[in-house]
Amino acid sequence: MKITINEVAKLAGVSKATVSRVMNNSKPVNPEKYERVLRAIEELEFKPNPVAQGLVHKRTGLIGVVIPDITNPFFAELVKGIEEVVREKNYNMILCNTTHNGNKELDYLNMLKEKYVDGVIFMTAKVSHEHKEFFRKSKLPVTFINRKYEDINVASLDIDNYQAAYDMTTFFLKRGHRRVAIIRAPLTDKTSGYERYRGYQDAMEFYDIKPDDALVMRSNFKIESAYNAVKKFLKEQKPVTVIFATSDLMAIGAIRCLRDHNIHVPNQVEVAGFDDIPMASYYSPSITTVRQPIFEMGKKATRLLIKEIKGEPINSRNIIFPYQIILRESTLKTPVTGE
Amino acid sequence: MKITINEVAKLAGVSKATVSRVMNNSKPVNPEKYERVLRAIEELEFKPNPVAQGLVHKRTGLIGVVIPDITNPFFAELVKGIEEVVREKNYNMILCNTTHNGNKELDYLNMLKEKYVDGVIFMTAKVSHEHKEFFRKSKLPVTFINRKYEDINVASLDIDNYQAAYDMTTFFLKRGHRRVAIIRAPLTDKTSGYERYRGYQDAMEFYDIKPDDALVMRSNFKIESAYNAVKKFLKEQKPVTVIFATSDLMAIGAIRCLRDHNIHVPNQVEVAGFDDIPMASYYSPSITTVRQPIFEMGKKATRLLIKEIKGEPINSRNIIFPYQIILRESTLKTPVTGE
DNA sequence: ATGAAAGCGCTAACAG
DNA sequence: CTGTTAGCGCTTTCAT
Repeated sequence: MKITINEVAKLAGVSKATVSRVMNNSKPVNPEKYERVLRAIEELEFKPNPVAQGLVHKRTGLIGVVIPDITNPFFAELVKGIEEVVREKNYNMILCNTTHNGNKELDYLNMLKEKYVDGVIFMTAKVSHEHKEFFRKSKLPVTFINRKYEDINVASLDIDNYQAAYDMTTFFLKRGHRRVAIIRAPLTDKTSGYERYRGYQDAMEFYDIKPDDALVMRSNFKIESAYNAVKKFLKEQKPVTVIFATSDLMAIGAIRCLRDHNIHVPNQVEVAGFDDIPMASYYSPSITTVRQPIFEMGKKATRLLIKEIKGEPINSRNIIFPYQIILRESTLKTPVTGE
Repeated sequence: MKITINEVAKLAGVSKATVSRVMNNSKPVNPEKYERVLRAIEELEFKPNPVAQGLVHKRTGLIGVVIPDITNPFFAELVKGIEEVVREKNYNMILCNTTHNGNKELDYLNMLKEKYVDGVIFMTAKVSHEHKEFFRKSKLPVTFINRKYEDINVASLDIDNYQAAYDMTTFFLKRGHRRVAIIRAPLTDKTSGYERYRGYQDAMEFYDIKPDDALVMRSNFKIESAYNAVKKFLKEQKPVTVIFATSDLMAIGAIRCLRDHNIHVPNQVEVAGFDDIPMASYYSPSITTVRQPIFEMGKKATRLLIKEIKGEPINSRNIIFPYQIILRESTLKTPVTGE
């Protein structure tokens, strides 16, 4: 049978209230009894039942983490960061994998609320009306990663996706490229989809290149999907000299496809990615990309959330992290001659 | 304020015991009252507090998942499989990332027990004495993945690592290779380390190749570590014609290193991996490997564990899954001429 | 069939 | 300082 506070109280010859006081240091206790209780706890190897504590305190020590796809290295890295802080702060993480499915997200959100988790870290592509309703209604502390979310008062962290994509595109244009194609994610994804695409567009426009829908490939962050997009592109469109994939996984799909068509990267087509997942530097060729401080973002998000949970003051609710362009083998460094 | 069973009882004009009976269908209830209760529940949007239920039932609906490294695609895939079943069976998963650290594993195990999780899925490299003690003492249902564990009565699932490595090695020897190097994981890892290594050794021996420690590189599953091992190898040892990396991540590190030394894969050195993570088919060159049904193993492990938790009968506690050798670009298909 | 009451293990308010 | 008591929200005897 499980040891409870009653056994401890009996052995120490005190009331269970006193045991509780000793455990939590909540009220002063006679030093001698204090000692006795401590010894009893040790002898019985007593551990308080967190479920009972939770029932009293209305806290579970659980944090829900909702992500689209744990097999995507970007999210895995994020989760690793989250886990580190969660553990350090004596919480536990409930992992929810939504496979990019909006309904599953809502199911999970509701379930987490019913489970009385103390807070949620939420990553999604589309923030639907239902999502907003949920967050408006529920008092659950929430932190968004990879999403600005101004209309509701939740914490969020991200990088400046627009500017990063603008810079990456400019890197190519400055060196003389003109036919720069992009593989973009769905525009319903406000940041990784829409913002990055807008950055690309504006950079092109700055170089007086008229928008050309033929240069735009659509994908959904997955390798296969990017692979197929490029395959279709090569069949139907005129050649380009650059493919800017707006995630590293998509860049891998693109490079792999180009290679299968005997197109050399970077000599014939340069490719860039986005995120800087670990594989970006080990892929062959290694991939030029926009580095996000993924691990740090996971840690920071968790710290923010826990502050929120504890009702501690928060100086800044919406954090923009720095990014950095990392040049690797999938692009050249020298100017190219015009077409 | 939160709606409780009391509010429902009041609104329906019955006792809370009756409400409980309706919710759980635990005892017959007068149809008319039954209806009233149902309506009250709906109207108030009442959800029973799982913490209170847990306190009574001594169950939390939580399953602990302990893994070495979530950023390793192998484990990510496994977790994805686990998550799917966990969700389907109305449990939740607490994810514990141990970063291959034995102490962290034990900390987590103890913590999970104290948190009253209903069961644990456990993946580790070394099963230490302390681990065994823990499982012997605690009555916690546990399932091991990637580990046979005969001395204690826990469920486990794995593939035949020995035979798979034997077959992979033989694939090279049969085609005339003789200088076949291996990158192995620590031998303290009984299955992915020791067993695979033993399979390699025995295959070599079958072809009358005397054991040569110079052909053995040591690594720890990480890309970087394999990269460095190969780098050192190339500097110090005589050339080989095959490198058999006992995980895909290590194969990637190896290929990348060979490429950095201008050694062509597979023409100059053939490389094989192990696991068949998704990246194995998209890497460039794509990687010949041993496929494990990772996703299925995650699902099966979870089903097994939940049966164990519920005390349902289990026909087979130790499951061996089939593996399959997948030939890709990192190896050739034709015989090679002897050295 | 159903309400009252006890209790899961713990904490906190209340007397002393 | 400390023991007694009253819950936290739910389930489950136990009478009726």
